[in-house]
Amino acid sequence: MKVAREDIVKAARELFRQYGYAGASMQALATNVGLQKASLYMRFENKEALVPEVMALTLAETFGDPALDNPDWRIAYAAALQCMASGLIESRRCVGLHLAYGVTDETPEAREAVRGFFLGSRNRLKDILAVGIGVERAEQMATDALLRLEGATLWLASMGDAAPMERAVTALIAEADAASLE
Amino acid sequence: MKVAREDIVKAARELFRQYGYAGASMQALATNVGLQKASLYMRFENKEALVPEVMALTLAETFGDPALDNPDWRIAYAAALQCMASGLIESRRCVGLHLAYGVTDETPEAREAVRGFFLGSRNRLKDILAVGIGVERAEQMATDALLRLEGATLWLASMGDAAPMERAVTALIAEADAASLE
DNA sequence: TCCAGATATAACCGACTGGTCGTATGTACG
DNA sequence: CGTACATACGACCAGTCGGTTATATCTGGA
Repeated sequence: MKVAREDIVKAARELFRQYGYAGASMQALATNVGLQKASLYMRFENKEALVPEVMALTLAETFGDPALDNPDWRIAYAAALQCMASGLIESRRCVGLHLAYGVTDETPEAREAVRGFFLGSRNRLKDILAVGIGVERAEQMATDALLRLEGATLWLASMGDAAPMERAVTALIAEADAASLE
Repeated sequence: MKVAREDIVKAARELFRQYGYAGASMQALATNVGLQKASLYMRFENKEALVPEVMALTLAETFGDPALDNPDWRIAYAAALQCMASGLIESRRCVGLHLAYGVTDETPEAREAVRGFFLGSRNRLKDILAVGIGVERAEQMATDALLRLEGATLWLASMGDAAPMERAVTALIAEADAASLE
Protein backbone atom coordinates (compact mmCIF):
# COMPACT_ATOMS: atom_id res chain seq x y z
CA MET A 1 0.00 0.00 0.00
CA LYS A 2 1.60 3.18 -1.18
CA VAL A 3 1.56 6.13 1.17
CA ALA A 4 1.13 9.54 -0.48
CA ARG A 5 4.06 11.88 -0.13
CA GLU A 6 1.77 14.62 1.14
CA ASP A 7 0.56 12.39 3.95
CA ILE A 8 4.13 11.95 5.12
CA VAL A 9 4.72 15.69 4.99
CA LYS A 10 1.54 16.35 6.95
CA ALA A 11 2.51 13.81 9.58
CA ALA A 12 5.97 15.33 9.79
CA ARG A 13 4.42 18.73 10.25
CA GLU A 14 2.37 17.48 13.15
CA LEU A 15 5.47 16.05 14.82
CA PHE A 16 7.53 19.18 14.22
CA ARG A 17 4.71 21.28 15.57
CA GLN A 18 4.37 19.29 18.77
CA TYR A 19 7.93 18.22 19.46
CA GLY A 20 10.13 20.60 17.48
CA TYR A 21 12.89 19.63 15.11
CA ALA A 22 15.07 17.85 17.66
CA GLY A 23 12.15 16.18 19.40
CA ALA A 24 10.53 14.77 16.28
CA SER A 25 12.01 11.40 15.34
CA MET A 26 12.04 9.61 12.03
CA GLN A 27 10.92 6.48 13.88
CA ALA A 28 7.83 8.27 15.19
CA LEU A 29 7.10 9.64 11.72
CA ALA A 30 7.39 6.17 10.19
CA THR A 31 5.08 4.68 12.79
CA ASN A 32 2.52 7.47 12.35
CA VAL A 33 2.25 6.95 8.59
CA GLY A 34 2.41 3.13 8.86
CA LEU A 35 5.78 2.66 7.22
CA GLN A 36 9.18 1.37 8.20
CA LYS A 37 11.76 4.00 8.98
CA ALA A 38 14.00 2.82 6.15
CA SER A 39 11.16 3.45 3.69
CA LEU A 40 11.11 7.14 4.56
CA TYR A 41 14.66 7.46 3.28
CA MET A 42 13.52 6.34 -0.17
CA ARG A 43 11.33 9.43 -0.43
CA PHE A 44 13.35 11.99 1.56
CA GLU A 45 17.10 12.32 1.60
CA ASN A 46 17.17 12.94 5.33
CA LYS A 47 15.27 14.48 8.21
CA GLU A 48 16.22 18.00 7.24
CA ALA A 49 14.72 17.58 3.77
CA LEU A 50 11.29 17.30 5.34
CA VAL A 51 11.38 20.89 6.56
CA PRO A 52 11.18 22.72 3.20
CA GLU A 53 8.23 20.59 2.16
CA VAL A 54 6.47 21.12 5.46
CA MET A 55 6.88 24.87 5.16
CA ALA A 56 5.83 25.00 1.51
CA LEU A 57 2.70 22.97 2.17
CA THR A 58 1.77 25.09 5.17
CA LEU A 59 2.27 28.34 3.28
CA ALA A 60 0.12 27.10 0.42
CA GLU A 61 -2.63 25.88 2.75
CA THR A 62 -2.67 29.02 4.86
CA PHE A 63 -3.05 31.44 1.99
CA GLY A 64 -5.10 29.22 -0.30
CA ASP A 65 -8.41 30.93 0.49
CA PRO A 66 -9.79 32.70 -2.62
CA ALA A 67 -11.09 35.53 -0.39
CA LEU A 68 -7.48 36.76 -0.20
CA ASP A 69 -7.76 37.79 -3.85
CA ASN A 70 -10.72 40.06 -3.21
CA PRO A 71 -10.24 43.37 -5.06
CA ASP A 72 -11.20 45.27 -1.90
CA TRP A 73 -7.95 45.22 0.06
CA ARG A 74 -9.76 45.65 3.39
CA ILE A 75 -11.75 42.50 2.80
CA ALA A 76 -8.67 40.64 1.57
CA TYR A 77 -6.61 41.74 4.58
CA ALA A 78 -9.27 40.77 7.09
CA ALA A 79 -9.63 37.41 5.37
CA ALA A 80 -5.87 36.82 5.43
CA LEU A 81 -5.66 37.56 9.15
CA GLN A 82 -8.66 35.34 9.81
CA CYS A 83 -7.14 32.49 7.83
CA MET A 84 -3.90 32.69 9.73
CA ALA A 85 -5.57 33.05 13.11
CA SER A 86 -8.07 30.25 12.65
CA GLY A 87 -5.34 27.90 11.43
CA LEU A 88 -3.23 28.69 14.46
CA ILE A 89 -6.14 28.36 16.88
CA GLU A 90 -7.00 24.99 15.42
CA SER A 91 -3.52 23.56 15.83
CA ARG A 92 -2.71 25.56 18.98
CA ARG A 93 0.86 26.10 17.81
CA CYS A 94 2.76 27.40 14.80
CA VAL A 95 5.06 24.84 13.14
CA GLY A 96 7.11 27.63 11.68
CA LEU A 97 7.74 29.21 15.04
CA HIS A 98 8.73 25.93 16.63
CA LEU A 99 11.10 25.23 13.76
CA ALA A 100 12.46 28.79 13.71
CA TYR A 101 13.51 28.35 17.29
CA GLY A 102 14.58 24.73 16.89
CA VAL A 103 16.66 24.85 13.76
CA THR A 104 20.41 25.46 14.11
CA ASP A 105 23.50 26.17 12.01
CA GLU A 106 23.82 22.44 11.45
CA THR A 107 20.63 22.39 9.38
CA PRO A 108 21.09 25.37 7.06
CA GLU A 109 18.58 24.28 4.44
CA ALA A 110 15.91 23.87 7.07
CA ARG A 111 16.77 27.29 8.46
CA GLU A 112 16.47 28.85 5.02
CA ALA A 113 13.13 27.15 4.45
CA VAL A 114 11.80 28.57 7.70
CA ARG A 115 12.96 32.07 6.78
CA GLY A 116 11.25 31.64 3.44
CA PHE A 117 8.04 30.63 5.13
CA PHE A 118 7.90 33.73 7.25
CA LEU A 119 9.02 36.07 4.50
CA GLY A 120 6.41 34.51 2.25
CA SER A 121 3.69 35.03 4.85
CA ARG A 122 4.80 38.57 5.52
CA ASN A 123 4.90 39.40 1.82
CA ARG A 124 1.45 38.02 1.28
CA LEU A 125 0.12 40.45 3.87
CA LYS A 126 2.36 43.22 2.55
CA ASP A 127 1.04 42.91 -0.99
CA ILE A 128 -2.51 43.24 0.24
CA LEU A 129 -1.76 46.18 2.49
CA ALA A 130 0.28 48.00 -0.16
CA VAL A 131 -2.91 48.73 -2.07
CA GLY A 132 -4.38 50.63 0.84
CA ILE A 133 -1.45 52.28 2.59
CA GLY A 134 1.46 52.23 0.15
CA VAL A 135 4.39 49.89 -0.11
CA GLU A 136 6.64 51.62 2.40
CA ARG A 137 4.36 51.37 5.41
CA ALA A 138 2.88 48.08 4.20
CA GLU A 139 6.05 46.11 4.86
CA GLN A 140 6.40 47.29 8.43
CA MET A 141 2.75 46.85 9.20
CA ALA A 142 2.66 43.39 7.63
CA THR A 143 5.71 42.28 9.61
CA ASP A 144 4.26 43.57 12.86
CA ALA A 145 0.91 41.95 12.15
CA LEU A 146 2.50 38.58 11.47
CA LEU A 147 4.58 38.76 14.62
CA ARG A 148 1.60 39.74 16.69
CA LEU A 149 -0.32 36.67 15.58
CA GLU A 150 2.74 34.52 16.22
CA GLY A 151 3.08 35.97 19.69
CA ALA A 152 -0.53 35.13 20.44
CA THR A 153 0.23 31.44 19.79
CA LEU A 154 2.20 31.47 23.02
CA TRP A 155 -0.95 31.97 25.07
CA LEU A 156 -2.66 29.40 22.89
CA ALA A 157 0.08 26.85 23.50
CA SER A 158 0.76 27.43 27.17
CA MET A 159 -2.65 28.50 28.50
CA GLY A 160 -5.03 27.09 25.90
CA ASP A 161 -6.55 30.57 25.61
CA ALA A 162 -7.48 31.94 22.18
CA ALA A 163 -8.70 35.33 23.39
CA PRO A 164 -5.41 37.17 22.72
CA MET A 165 -5.39 35.82 19.19
CA GLU A 166 -8.91 37.06 18.58
CA ARG A 167 -8.11 40.47 20.07
CA ALA A 168 -5.05 40.68 17.85
CA VAL A 169 -7.08 40.09 14.68
CA THR A 170 -9.62 42.75 15.64
CA ALA A 171 -6.94 45.27 16.58
CA LEU A 172 -4.92 44.66 13.42
CA ILE A 173 -7.92 45.19 11.17
CA ALA A 174 -8.75 48.42 12.98
CA GLU A 175 -5.15 49.61 12.74
CA ALA A 176 -5.00 49.03 9.01
CA ASP A 177 -8.29 50.85 8.57
CA ALA A 178 -7.03 53.81 10.58
CA ALA A 179 -3.75 53.90 8.69
CA SER A 180 -5.50 54.05 5.33
CA LEU A 181 -7.44 57.15 6.40
CA GLU A 182 -4.41 59.24 7.29
CA MET B 1 36.55 23.10 42.50
CA LYS B 2 32.91 23.62 43.31
CA VAL B 3 30.67 24.95 40.60
CA ALA B 4 27.98 27.37 41.78
CA ARG B 5 24.41 26.17 41.34
CA GLU B 6 23.50 29.41 39.62
CA ASP B 7 26.20 28.87 37.01
CA ILE B 8 24.69 25.51 36.15
CA VAL B 9 21.23 27.06 35.87
CA LYS B 10 22.54 29.83 33.62
CA ALA B 11 24.31 27.33 31.39
CA ALA B 12 21.15 25.24 31.24
CA ARG B 13 19.19 28.32 30.27
CA GLU B 14 21.55 28.99 27.40
CA LEU B 15 21.15 25.44 26.14
CA PHE B 16 17.37 25.48 26.49
CA ARG B 17 17.25 28.80 24.72
CA GLN B 18 19.30 27.61 21.77
CA TYR B 19 18.26 23.99 21.44
CA GLY B 20 14.96 23.70 23.27
CA TYR B 21 14.08 21.15 25.91
CA ALA B 22 14.54 18.07 23.75
CA GLY B 23 17.64 19.40 22.03
CA ALA B 24 19.50 20.36 25.18
CA SER B 25 21.42 17.41 26.61
CA MET B 26 22.71 16.81 30.11
CA GLN B 27 26.03 15.84 28.59
CA ALA B 28 26.35 19.22 26.87
CA LEU B 29 25.39 20.98 30.09
CA ALA B 30 28.02 19.03 32.04
CA THR B 31 30.70 19.86 29.49
CA ASN B 32 29.76 23.54 29.44
CA VAL B 33 30.11 23.94 33.20
CA GLY B 34 33.21 21.70 33.40
CA LEU B 35 31.62 18.83 35.28
CA GLN B 36 30.88 15.20 34.66
CA LYS B 37 27.31 14.38 33.76
CA ALA B 38 26.88 12.25 36.88
CA SER B 39 27.78 15.24 39.04
CA LEU B 40 24.80 17.16 37.73
CA TYR B 41 22.50 14.54 39.18
CA MET B 42 23.84 15.32 42.65
CA ARG B 43 22.43 18.82 42.42
CA PHE B 44 19.33 18.30 40.28
CA GLU B 45 17.00 15.36 40.45
CA ASN B 46 16.67 15.18 36.68
CA LYS B 47 16.63 17.25 33.53
CA GLU B 48 13.10 18.46 34.13
CA ALA B 49 14.06 19.91 37.52
CA LEU B 50 16.29 22.44 35.77
CA VAL B 51 13.34 24.15 34.14
CA PRO B 52 11.70 25.70 37.23
CA GLU B 53 15.03 27.13 38.33
CA VAL B 54 15.78 28.49 34.87
CA MET B 55 12.41 30.21 34.75
CA ALA B 56 12.65 31.60 38.27
CA LEU B 57 16.10 33.03 37.66
CA THR B 58 15.04 34.58 34.38
CA LEU B 59 11.93 36.15 35.88
CA ALA B 60 13.97 37.63 38.73
CA GLU B 61 16.64 38.98 36.39
CA THR B 62 14.19 40.45 33.90
CA PHE B 63 12.18 42.41 36.45
CA GLY B 64 15.00 43.21 38.85
CA ASP B 65 15.43 46.77 37.63
CA PRO B 66 14.50 49.27 40.41
CA ALA B 67 13.02 51.59 37.78
CA LEU B 68 10.03 49.25 37.67
CA ASP B 69 9.07 50.49 41.13
CA ASN B 70 8.85 54.11 40.01
CA PRO B 71 5.71 55.69 41.48
CA ASP B 72 4.85 57.15 38.05
CA TRP B 73 3.24 54.20 36.34
CA ARG B 74 4.10 55.51 32.87
CA ILE B 75 7.78 55.53 33.70
CA ALA B 76 7.56 52.13 35.34
CA TYR B 77 5.70 50.65 32.38
CA ALA B 78 8.15 52.02 29.83
CA ALA B 79 11.03 50.71 31.94
CA ALA B 80 9.46 47.27 32.18
CA LEU B 81 8.97 47.03 28.43
CA GLN B 82 12.52 48.25 27.83
CA CYS B 83 13.93 45.69 30.26
CA MET B 84 12.09 42.85 28.56
CA ALA B 85 12.94 44.03 25.05
CA SER B 86 16.64 44.64 25.69
CA GLY B 87 17.01 41.27 27.37
CA LEU B 88 15.38 39.56 24.41
CA ILE B 89 17.42 41.50 21.86
CA GLU B 90 20.61 40.57 23.66
CA SER B 91 19.91 36.87 23.65
CA ARG B 92 18.01 36.87 20.35
CA ARG B 93 15.52 34.35 21.69
CA CYS B 94 13.20 33.82 24.62
CA VAL B 95 13.95 30.74 26.71
CA GLY B 96 10.41 30.72 27.97
CA LEU B 97 8.97 30.63 24.49
CA HIS B 98 11.25 27.83 23.37
CA LEU B 99 10.35 25.84 26.46
CA ALA B 100 6.64 26.64 26.17
CA TYR B 101 6.65 25.07 22.73
CA GLY B 102 9.05 22.27 23.67
CA VAL B 103 7.58 21.00 26.89
CA THR B 104 5.03 18.17 26.71
CA ASP B 105 2.61 16.24 28.90
CA GLU B 106 5.50 14.02 29.93
CA THR B 107 7.16 16.90 31.79
CA PRO B 108 4.28 18.41 33.74
CA GLU B 109 6.39 20.23 36.30
CA ALA B 110 8.39 21.92 33.58
CA ARG B 111 5.16 22.89 31.85
CA GLU B 112 3.80 24.40 35.04
CA ALA B 113 7.02 26.33 35.58
CA VAL B 114 6.77 27.80 32.11
CA ARG B 115 3.18 28.83 32.69
CA GLY B 116 4.24 30.43 35.93
CA PHE B 117 6.97 32.35 34.16
CA PHE B 118 4.60 33.88 31.67
CA LEU B 119 1.84 34.55 34.17
CA GLY B 120 4.44 36.18 36.43
CA SER B 121 5.67 38.38 33.61
CA ARG B 122 2.15 39.30 32.60
CA ASN B 123 1.15 40.12 36.16
CA ARG B 124 4.16 42.31 36.65
CA LEU B 125 3.04 44.41 33.69
CA LYS B 126 -0.57 44.20 34.80
CA ASP B 127 0.16 45.57 38.27
CA ILE B 128 1.92 48.56 36.76
CA LEU B 129 -0.80 49.24 34.22
CA ALA B 130 -3.59 48.84 36.75
CA VAL B 131 -2.61 52.14 38.35
CA GLY B 132 -3.18 54.03 35.13
CA ILE B 133 -6.05 52.26 33.39
CA GLY B 134 -7.76 50.13 36.01
CA VAL B 135 -7.43 46.42 36.74
CA GLU B 136 -9.95 45.20 34.18
CA ARG B 137 -8.27 46.58 31.10
CA ALA B 138 -4.81 46.18 32.60
CA GLU B 139 -4.86 42.40 32.40
CA GLN B 140 -5.80 42.31 28.74
CA MET B 141 -3.38 45.04 27.80
CA ALA B 142 -0.54 43.42 29.76
CA THR B 143 -1.17 40.05 28.14
CA ASP B 144 -1.24 41.55 24.67
CA ALA B 145 1.92 43.56 25.35
CA LEU B 146 3.81 40.49 26.54
CA LEU B 147 2.72 38.46 23.54
CA ARG B 148 3.66 41.24 21.16
CA LEU B 149 7.21 41.31 22.51
CA GLU B 150 7.37 37.52 22.35
CA GLY B 151 6.20 37.59 18.76
CA ALA B 152 8.93 40.05 17.88
CA THR B 153 11.53 37.51 19.02
CA LEU B 154 10.65 35.48 15.97
CA TRP B 155 12.10 38.12 13.66
CA LEU B 156 15.04 38.42 16.01
CA ALA B 157 15.70 34.69 15.91
CA SER B 158 15.08 33.99 12.24
CA MET B 159 16.14 37.26 10.57
CA GLY B 160 18.46 38.80 13.16
CA ASP B 161 16.37 41.96 12.92
CA ALA B 162 15.52 43.90 16.08
CA ALA B 163 13.45 46.60 14.39
CA PRO B 164 10.06 44.93 15.04
CA MET B 165 10.94 44.62 18.72
CA GLU B 166 11.79 48.31 18.94
CA ARG B 167 8.63 49.28 17.09
CA ALA B 168 6.62 47.12 19.46
CA VAL B 169 8.00 48.88 22.54
CA THR B 170 7.24 52.31 21.10
CA ALA B 171 3.74 51.33 20.03
CA LEU B 172 2.94 49.70 23.38
CA ILE B 173 3.97 52.77 25.35
CA ALA B 174 1.86 54.97 23.09
CA GLU B 175 -1.12 52.63 23.42
CA ALA B 176 -0.96 52.67 27.19
CA ASP B 177 -0.70 56.44 27.19
CA ALA B 178 -3.71 56.73 24.92
CA ALA B 179 -5.73 54.29 27.00
CA SER B 180 -5.11 56.24 30.18
CA LEU B 181 -6.56 59.39 28.62
CA GLU B 182 -9.91 57.89 27.68
C1' DT C 1 45.61 13.94 63.27
C1' DC C 2 41.79 11.47 62.09
C1' DC C 3 37.42 10.81 60.44
C1' DA C 4 32.78 11.88 58.49
C1' DG C 5 30.11 13.87 55.11
C1' DA C 6 29.87 16.27 50.94
C1' DT C 7 31.33 16.40 46.23
C1' DA C 8 33.05 14.55 42.07
C1' DT C 9 34.28 10.80 39.15
C1' DA C 10 34.66 6.80 35.51
C1' DA C 11 32.21 3.23 33.95
C1' DC C 12 28.10 1.51 32.82
C1' DC C 13 22.80 0.70 31.65
C1' DG C 14 18.88 0.07 28.36
C1' DA C 15 16.57 2.78 25.14
C1' DC C 16 16.66 5.56 21.33
C1' DT C 17 18.87 8.56 17.51
C1' DG C 18 19.60 9.38 12.23
C1' DG C 19 20.89 6.63 8.70
C1' DT C 20 22.35 2.27 5.71
C1' DC C 21 22.15 -2.35 3.44
C1' DG C 22 20.77 -6.55 1.28
C1' DT C 23 16.66 -8.65 0.30
C1' DA C 24 11.82 -9.48 -0.47
C1' DT C 25 7.46 -8.02 -2.43
C1' DG C 26 4.33 -5.84 -5.18
C1' DT C 27 2.98 -4.09 -9.83
C1' DA C 28 3.00 -2.35 -14.66
C1' DC C 29 4.35 -3.60 -19.11
C1' DG C 30 6.26 -6.70 -22.94
C1' DC D 1 3.37 -15.66 -18.86
C1' DG D 2 7.95 -13.33 -17.54
C1' DT D 3 10.70 -9.56 -16.34
C1' DA D 4 12.21 -5.25 -14.71
C1' DC D 5 11.75 -1.54 -11.62
C1' DA D 6 10.00 1.00 -7.83
C1' DT D 7 8.57 0.29 -3.21
C1' DA D 8 8.96 -1.62 1.25
C1' DC D 9 11.09 -4.38 4.64
C1' DG D 10 13.81 -6.31 8.88
C1' DA D 11 18.19 -6.12 10.64
C1' DC D 12 21.86 -3.56 11.67
C1' DC D 13 25.36 0.49 12.50
C1' DA D 14 27.87 3.82 15.52
C1' DG D 15 26.71 7.31 18.45
C1' DT D 16 23.89 9.72 21.95
C1' DC D 17 20.10 10.01 25.25
C1' DG D 18 18.69 10.42 30.45
C1' DG D 19 19.95 8.28 34.39
C1' DT D 20 22.51 4.98 38.00
C1' DT D 21 26.22 2.93 40.78
C1' DA D 22 30.33 2.05 43.15
C1' DT D 23 34.37 4.37 44.13
C1' DA D 24 37.62 8.11 44.77
C1' DT D 25 38.78 12.73 46.39
C1' DC D 26 38.21 16.93 48.77
C1' DT D 27 37.15 19.66 52.98
C1' DG D 28 35.88 21.13 57.62
C1' DG D 29 35.44 20.10 62.49
C1' DA D 30 36.74 17.51 66.86
